[in-house]
Amino acid sequence: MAQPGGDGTIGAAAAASGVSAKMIRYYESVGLIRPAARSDGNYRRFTERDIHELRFIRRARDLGFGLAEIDRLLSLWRDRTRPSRDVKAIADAHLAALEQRIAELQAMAATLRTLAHCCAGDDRPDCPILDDLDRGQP
Amino acid sequence: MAQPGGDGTIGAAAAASGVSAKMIRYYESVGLIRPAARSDGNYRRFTERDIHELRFIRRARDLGFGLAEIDRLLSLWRDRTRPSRDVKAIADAHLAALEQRIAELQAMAATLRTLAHCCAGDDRPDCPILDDLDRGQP
DNA sequence: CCTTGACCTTCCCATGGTGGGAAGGTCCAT
DNA sequence: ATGGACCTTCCCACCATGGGAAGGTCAAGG
Repeated sequence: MAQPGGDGTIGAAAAASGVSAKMIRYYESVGLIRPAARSDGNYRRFTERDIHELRFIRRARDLGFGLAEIDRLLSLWRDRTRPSRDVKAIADAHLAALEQRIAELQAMAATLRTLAHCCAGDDRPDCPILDDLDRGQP
Repeated sequence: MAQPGGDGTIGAAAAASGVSAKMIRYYESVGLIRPAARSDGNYRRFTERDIHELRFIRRARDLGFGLAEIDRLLSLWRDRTRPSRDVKAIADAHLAALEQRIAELQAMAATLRTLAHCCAGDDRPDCPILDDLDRGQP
């Protein structure tokens, strides 16, 4: 079978790129990707190039980039005269955001771990978790 | 001033609890809190008890609990015959979710760190970050 | 007493990505 | 020609939050 790209339908592009058909249409609707070509029956037709781009988007999503960031990354990707500085700036900013989010979640987890550790978890009602939520950490 | 609770309006409750007026109305609309009493002029009136509950919610949100979880925590909080086991189960499940999310974000951050580290970040177009998104990690 | 301004009310809209599903059209194999 | 797998568009929902419009209430000060 013509593996890569399949028959060029959205379903084949979805399978080949790892981006759901639903999301491909959404990306098109918000202008992240160019409107796909259409067949006689008004079906979207995806080329290898399109699928390559979708894979790019998929990987960027997997790294946690938002669609706005991906839009800029795609522009830079297509621009052979880009300064890598610009790419790095986007990556660094995203990395900083990730690290901040991680720190926040870790703070929550640490608190929760402490409280849960002190909770007997038995039939009795006394519970440091509820106590903390009730009174704030005293 | 009558510090705690202020004049009982939603603004005072918001200031006293750290939950925005907007969110208080929202919590009421989705049934997380009981509909507040109303004054002659149809203003919501918040008691100390209400504000206490809002603070509980605020702290639970700060620990990353979702509204559905908070709903269950509130029920347990109000139930003096609760088994602390039930509270702990909710906390443990949430902790596991937090830890999983942290691991995911850390994986993203690690990949991104490696790529960004290898990127010159200068005028030249060559960029391992785009290369990775283009080809997958080769 | 009446104005002013701060606050309240409800209602709608947007965010960000994702999925679900309905109603209808296309395409291919039997 | 029929059935089923796929496509199309369109609307709805999620979760928690904020913005803002249009209109009502209340208290202080002139």
